[in-house]
Amino acid sequence: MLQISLIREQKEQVAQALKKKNFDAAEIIERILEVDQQRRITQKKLDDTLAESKIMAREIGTLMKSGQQEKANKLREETSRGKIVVKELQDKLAQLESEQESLLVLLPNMPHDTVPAGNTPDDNEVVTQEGEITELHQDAVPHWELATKYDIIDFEAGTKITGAGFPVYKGKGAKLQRALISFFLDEATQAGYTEYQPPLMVNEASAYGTGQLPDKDGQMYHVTLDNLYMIPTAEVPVTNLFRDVILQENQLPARSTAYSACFRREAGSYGKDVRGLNRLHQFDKVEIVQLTTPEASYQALEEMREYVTGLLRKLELPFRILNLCGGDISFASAKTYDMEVFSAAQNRWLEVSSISNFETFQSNRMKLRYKTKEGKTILAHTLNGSALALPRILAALLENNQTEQGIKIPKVLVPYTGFDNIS
RNA sequence: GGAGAGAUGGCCGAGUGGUCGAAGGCGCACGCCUGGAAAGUGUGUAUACCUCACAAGGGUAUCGAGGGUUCGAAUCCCUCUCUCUCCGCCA
Repeated sequence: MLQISLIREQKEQVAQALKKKNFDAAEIIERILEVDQQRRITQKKLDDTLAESKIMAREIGTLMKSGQQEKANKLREETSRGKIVVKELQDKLAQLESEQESLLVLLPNMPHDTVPAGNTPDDNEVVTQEGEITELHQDAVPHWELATKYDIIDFEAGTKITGAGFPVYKGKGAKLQRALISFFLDEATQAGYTEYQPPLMVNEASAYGTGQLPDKDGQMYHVTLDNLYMIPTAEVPVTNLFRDVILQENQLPARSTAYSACFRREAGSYGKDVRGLNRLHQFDKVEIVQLTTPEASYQALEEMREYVTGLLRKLELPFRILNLCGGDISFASAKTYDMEVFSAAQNRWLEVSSISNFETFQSNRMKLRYKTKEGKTILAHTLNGSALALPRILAALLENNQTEQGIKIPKVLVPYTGFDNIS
């Protein structure tokens, strides 16, 4: 959610910036400013009225004590009339506040200057590409066939016990999953991230805090009986740890990491996009989150990108990094890098991480602030990224590393798996 | 799930209708004291919104949340949430 002060002071710049996201904000901004104006007038009126009746109430108290019953009663009548006005103003104020808020949440975050213009994924800027595009032997097959061949993932069993998009990992497949999780968490911890193990369900306030609600509630699994939401990413519980928190500047940057299962309903996809591990309703992911100052946040974004780059190198996967264009960047993000690995048998790039700087877009809604050295309380910047999402990493590992003798496990993982080959 | 107790500022803790944003203590910050430190001592120490120059100053709200009674509520009433204790159930 953008700050109202920003819209008040720089409405032209805001509208201009949002154009990059193909968002025509002019009308909404005008409405927001109108409501804001009304809100402030009403607030002032209410405050003045309350101040008045407060003074009178005190007077009544004094009069009663000194036994001037009649005078007190007279004043009392007067204040009772004021109460109706107060009630009206309070209702009006509440209504204006909620109206302002509901308009404010319609505006997406402003993209950073370095976000390329463009509307479609084709306009994303390829920042770097690294690693050899794997040449596969003739009988190479996509990962879903390898999964069956080596009996390491059972898609059908998952369908039987739950439904499509809930695979069952088995034997070395299961072990490899566990190895990846441990590897990612160890790396993150070494890089200074504090490990958390968060709840997999969150309440409404948390889902709202990171922006899944109100717009995207259809994308989450909702346990209606208890009104809890299955998390679509660990970002939700981890970032919400800091909801309504005021940190000290010396606690920044705060780096957090968490492994979690992630749950996504993701209705409306089909074909090659959802084949095998490409898109699932439940998957595993290690997430990294940073909270930092406005001055440091873009440096933090680069640092996180470097960090994830390091992981992909260690896993010996060919990858590329995209600087997402204005049209492809998410609603809440000011700048996003997507990390994609090349999955050789499918001959396509798979997104395995998305690293974003949200600036104050999340923290404003969450009231996540810090106290500067000068003693001023201001909103922190929040960033997060996957490090990494497992299924597509697994898909690429299986496909790229397949040989006639079996699937080769990257060296860094061997200490975790206890085997260097799946055959 | 049943019974009971409770929720006050960063923490502890007073406050049961009147000037209480809230005593006192601890913690923290700054100053004095000191050769330096401890002790001592002084001052300060919430958040949001409005006014305003995002200053100073001022106003309003906030004592778990929401509603109500009252001229006036941290204090009374109702609803909800959460915490603790005991019992039950249980990995």
